Amino acid sequence: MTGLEEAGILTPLPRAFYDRPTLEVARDLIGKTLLRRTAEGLAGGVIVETEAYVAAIDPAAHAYRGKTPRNASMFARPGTAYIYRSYGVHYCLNVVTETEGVAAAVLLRAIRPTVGLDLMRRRRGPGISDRDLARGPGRLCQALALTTADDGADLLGDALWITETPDARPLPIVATPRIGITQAADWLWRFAVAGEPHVSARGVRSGTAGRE
DNA sequence: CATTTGATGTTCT
DNA sequence: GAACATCAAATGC
Repeated sequence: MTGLEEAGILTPLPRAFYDRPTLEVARDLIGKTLLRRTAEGLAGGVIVETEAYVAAIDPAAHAYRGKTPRNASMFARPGTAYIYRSYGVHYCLNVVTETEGVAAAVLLRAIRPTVGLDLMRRRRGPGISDRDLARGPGRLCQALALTTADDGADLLGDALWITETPDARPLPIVATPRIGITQAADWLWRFAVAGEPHVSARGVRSGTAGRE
C-alpha cells in the first residue's frame, strides 16, 4: 500500500453524514468505502448491502425495548460503531445514526473487497472465495477483524472509518425486505446494489438467482 | 441441489 | 428455557 494508493481514502465522512434520518443514511452508504486499519495493515471495500434499524418504531431493533449493556452504543452520537455478538458466535457491525440519545443504526451486511485482499483472505481462512470474503455481516466482521472490543469506536477515527470511494460511479440501488429477522421483516429497509455478486442472499427465498 | 444442524452470548419470558 | 440482525459443515434428495 503506497501513500499514493491511500491518498484518496483517508478522509472520513463527516459526522453530519450520520446525523440524518436512518433510512437516508442506509441508502447513501451504498457505494461508500469502509476501511479498517490494524497493526496488520489496511483492509476494506465498497459497501454493497445495508439494513436500517430504528428503535422508536422498529420491533426488530435491539433497543426497541430500551437500553441494555449490549445495545448501549446505539444511543451514542452519530458516527459511532455498534458491534454486537450474534448467535454467540459471530459479530455484526452497525453505524449509529440520528441525534445522540436516539437509538438508531445501520447494519453493514456486505462489502466488495477492494483493499487488503490478502489480509482478509488470511483472516477468513483457506478455501474461502473472494466473493465470500465479506458477503454477510458476520463474514464482514471476520474479514476486518472487528469484535465487541471495537464496540463504541468513533468512525471519524483512524482505525475504522467510511470514506468516499475514489472514482465512484452511480450504482443501481434497490430496497428490499430485511434478512434474517422475524419482526417487521417485510419493511423495505434493506438496501443493496442490484446484480452485485458480493451481496448476501442467505435467508431470502431461494430460486431465481440474480433478481432483487 | 435443498434442508438441517451445531456453535453459544445476550436478552427476554 | 427460548429466541435471536449468522455461518459453515453435514445430511438428504
